Amino acid sequence: MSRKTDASLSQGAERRVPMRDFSRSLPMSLLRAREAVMRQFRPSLRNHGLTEQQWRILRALAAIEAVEVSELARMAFLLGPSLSRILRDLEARQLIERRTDPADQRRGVVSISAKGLKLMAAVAPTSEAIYAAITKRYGARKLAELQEMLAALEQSLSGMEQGAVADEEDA
Amino acid sequence: MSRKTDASLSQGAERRVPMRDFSRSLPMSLLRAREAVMRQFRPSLRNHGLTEQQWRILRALAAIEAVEVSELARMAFLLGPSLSRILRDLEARQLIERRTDPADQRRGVVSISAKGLKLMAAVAPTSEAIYAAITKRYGARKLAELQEMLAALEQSLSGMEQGAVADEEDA
DNA sequence: GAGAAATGATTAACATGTTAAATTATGGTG
DNA sequence: CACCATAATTTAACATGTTAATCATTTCTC
Repeated sequence: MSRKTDASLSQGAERRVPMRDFSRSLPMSLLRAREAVMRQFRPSLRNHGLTEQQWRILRALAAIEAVEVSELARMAFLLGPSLSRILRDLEARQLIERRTDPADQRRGVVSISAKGLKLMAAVAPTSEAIYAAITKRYGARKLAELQEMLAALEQSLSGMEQGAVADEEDA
Repeated sequence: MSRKTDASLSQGAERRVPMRDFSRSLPMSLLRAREAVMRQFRPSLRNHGLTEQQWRILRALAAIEAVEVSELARMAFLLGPSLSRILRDLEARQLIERRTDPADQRRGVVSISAKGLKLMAAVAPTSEAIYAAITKRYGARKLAELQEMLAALEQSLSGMEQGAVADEEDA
């Protein structure tokens, strides 16, 4: 690699670009909080051979008989391409089942399998226990309040069309 | 693909696994809120050829003369492997400069280049304007309160050792 | 001071995020 | 009915997330 061992960096360059304190930006706060939460769940999911996203899909499917792929994407908050790949994998592992809507052959319809339900039943207790521990630590009321504020944030931004602020391209 | 066209799914399987309403889980709330926020910034960053993570690194670097790679990872909240790849790319684009700490040849030291500062100066105004718009929409006070609650959540979870809840492996 | 243990960084391997393009199936229109 | 626009899904291509393994250097220890 091109790594100089001397100290010839651009020392003289004026270094200040006026911006908010980086570590306190909203995206960073949200990212750190989410990571702190997920760190609690990942080990258990991993023990059962599941990723966070795969688990989201199983949970979404457990609540219903069957759903179209697009609707599942919306429920699990995954983009189409990610979902496509994950469904391929989950189907190969026989955790879900898939058919085609006879009325519209473009649509795929997905449901959880008996094996998938069995896996869920194995994971759910630990997962619920972790969630309960988090709730206890943070406070149930405070947690509910946080969720409301997050939902409100989503709402606030839902109508913010992009491009409201001008911006040139780079070419 | 193995997609049955008939309707022979596992209809009889008992479908209920007792769990909280999925869409209201804390990780999902945090994910959605963060995505709603990032959706505002991504187009502008993209116009300048930057990803969210690359922008985080430049912002972290703009505040200081130079930092070690590990410290930069902590500041930008990136894992080592991600940071390694991104630094390789940013260095190739001459947006950053890199040397090796003479006192400890294991440590890499990174700083932003003049070109990197120039790019930041081009992106910052739009970025700040978007942030201001978000703040106005959601409310400055409410935003500050949200950040406090997120920080508190991090704090609450910081001492939660994993494995506090038993969990068997799958083999 | 030679060799083991530890540390900083990178690489490897696989899963997902993100945007664009391609595929296949519907539906409308002349 | 041929044609074209649209829609649902997948594939492609590249960037990052995540864990494990590797590599180089340093530090500890005898």
